[in-house]
Amino acid sequence: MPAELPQSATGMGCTGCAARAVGLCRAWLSRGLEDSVPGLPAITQFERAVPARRLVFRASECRDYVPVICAGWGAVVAYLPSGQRQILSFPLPGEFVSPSLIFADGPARDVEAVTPVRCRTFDRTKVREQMIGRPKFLKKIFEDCFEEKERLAELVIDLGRRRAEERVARLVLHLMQRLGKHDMASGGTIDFPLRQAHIADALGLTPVYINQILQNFRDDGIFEIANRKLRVLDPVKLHLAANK
Amino acid sequence: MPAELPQSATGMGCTGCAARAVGLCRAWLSRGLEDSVPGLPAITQFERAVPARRLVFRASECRDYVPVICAGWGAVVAYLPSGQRQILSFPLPGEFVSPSLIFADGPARDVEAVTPVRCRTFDRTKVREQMIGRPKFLKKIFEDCFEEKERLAELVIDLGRRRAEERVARLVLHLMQRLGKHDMASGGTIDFPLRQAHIADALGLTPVYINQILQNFRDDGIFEIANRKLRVLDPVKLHLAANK
DNA sequence: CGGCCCTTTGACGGACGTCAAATAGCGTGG
DNA sequence: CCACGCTATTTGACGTCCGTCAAAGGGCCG
Repeated sequence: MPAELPQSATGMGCTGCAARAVGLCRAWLSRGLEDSVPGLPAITQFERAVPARRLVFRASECRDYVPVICAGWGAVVAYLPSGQRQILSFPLPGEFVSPSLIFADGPARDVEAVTPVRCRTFDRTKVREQMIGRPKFLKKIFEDCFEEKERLAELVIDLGRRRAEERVARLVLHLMQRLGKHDMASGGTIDFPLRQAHIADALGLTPVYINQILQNFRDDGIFEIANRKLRVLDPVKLHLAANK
Repeated sequence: MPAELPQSATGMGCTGCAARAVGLCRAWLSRGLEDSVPGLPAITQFERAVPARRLVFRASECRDYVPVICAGWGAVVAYLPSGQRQILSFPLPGEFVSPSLIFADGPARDVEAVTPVRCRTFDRTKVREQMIGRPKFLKKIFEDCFEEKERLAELVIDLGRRRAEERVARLVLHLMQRLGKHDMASGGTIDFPLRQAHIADALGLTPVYINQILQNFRDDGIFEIANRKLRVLDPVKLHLAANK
């Protein structure tokens, strides 16, 4: 059977969606916002299901809509004419693919499915309207935009000035931290659906070299990846390897 | 004599500042905004002059203030424990160092002076207040925030997936385009105060290698740098080298 | 004239890429 | 249930882009 998708919403609303418990959807719908409305935000499309390795959103589609990942992992990608791929970020369940798209009219980017993905698009104008009366949600959005930019800056520093092993260690820590925020990390083990090629394309390296690095990390008792799970064996050593 | 600073404002206001003609300051003060106010925005500090190679803003200083470059070139930098430097962007005259700092309470970054720099800080709260009644200026700010993020994304792609020569060519084109917007590019020649070490640290390379690349470009009749000026010899070849 | 950056040059080294082929998983179909 | 195809992982030999090290000029300013 194909890799399972988390329980899908049955209607066209978000009722029953697992992503309500995490990320921005949680902030939107419930998290301690005395100014939150009980109803659902304006939804413009049915939820879509996309199998792994396929395109979730096309850059040109996002002119008037704000894309959201409801379940599964995505990858924001850029392709060069040569066919090379650079991954810019991994949107996780409950997250806007790119929070700045709420404000921007600029060009967006393609998004691919790492795992099977359920996704939605919201009407940008309506999202903006909904923000107006809800300062705390607006603040959360701003924070997320800033975080998106900061993550890119960190990635620039990684690609510009850090060795391959350090980059890998930092990516792992970054993902664990984000999954932790989303209540998706338990103990030292996380779901880790990324292929070695994803890691390579996110870090400006090649799959072959990533493979060697992952083996080094396993041999050194730092972490290991098996069966789409990542298990941290020695958190201290991992932080050391990441210079963090 | 030291490299000259453009005409400085004499009082504590922006009256007479050359940067009024360019960039965000222009948008703020005059550019076709029927909702612009004739007065000056709220200024919290006298203009400061900083000699080349010194720190213009410290990351920790920017908690409540929004830094602006009035004259000269800056460099937003990050240092690793090893002492390695990565340059994230080059703020130009009339630009906010980082437009997103208007909204963000997050951590900022150090800014160094590439040339001698005149700079100012604005009170963040007052800048926000001023935006409220001026939708066009607000829109411009959002656009700049988006552009800031997009430039970082482009840099990630450069550092991750492009060869050194391509990176250099793209940096040159990027700077020419931005200087053009600011009316600071005339013909195929621009002021180019960057040292080879700046280019290296912006592109994740080393000064020695940058030196070799610049010579290749000169020998190939693409562009040349001399006396802090960059002269494009063959725009077509330059675009070709940049894959743009 | 002296000091400080910056640029330039050359020899050498290493991190990471490329190529190729074997192996392992995993889902599909007979 | 095995066969098949596809994709992902693994391994080894080899190559190259770019870094490191070191030293010798330049330009600018005091």
